[in-house]
Amino acid sequence: MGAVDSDEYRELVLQLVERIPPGRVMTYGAIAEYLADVSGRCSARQVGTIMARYGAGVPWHRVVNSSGRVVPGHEQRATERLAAEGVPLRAGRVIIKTAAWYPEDHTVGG
DNA sequence: TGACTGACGCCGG
DNA sequence: CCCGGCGCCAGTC
Repeated sequence: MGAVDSDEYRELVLQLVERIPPGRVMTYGAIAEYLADVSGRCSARQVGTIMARYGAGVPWHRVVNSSGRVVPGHEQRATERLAAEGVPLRAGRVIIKTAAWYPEDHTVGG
């Protein structure tokens, strides 16, 4: 499949975030990069916007920026949950090199 | 149309 | 490590 509609792209993002296993995290950029492979698009900003608007129903706390910063406006919440899952933290930030996760499949449906 | 706005990312100071 | 600037893209005014 090539390009997707915004609505579908939104679903792809949410579905991928749901697949992030506990104790692991993904960056906005990594999500965009992965989806670029399956949908032909790439934009960390778009991922951030989608998470801000529709991320309430998924493990949003497992999504952080490339610096390991947790979701702004929910630092307490996110850090709390991440710590409970065993995500390595350093000064309130996620240690990406250790906690970063990336899907091994090349399909999303499943 | 064109300007403004973000749950981003990389670089330089 | 923090801050500012620029590029990026889709949505909104």
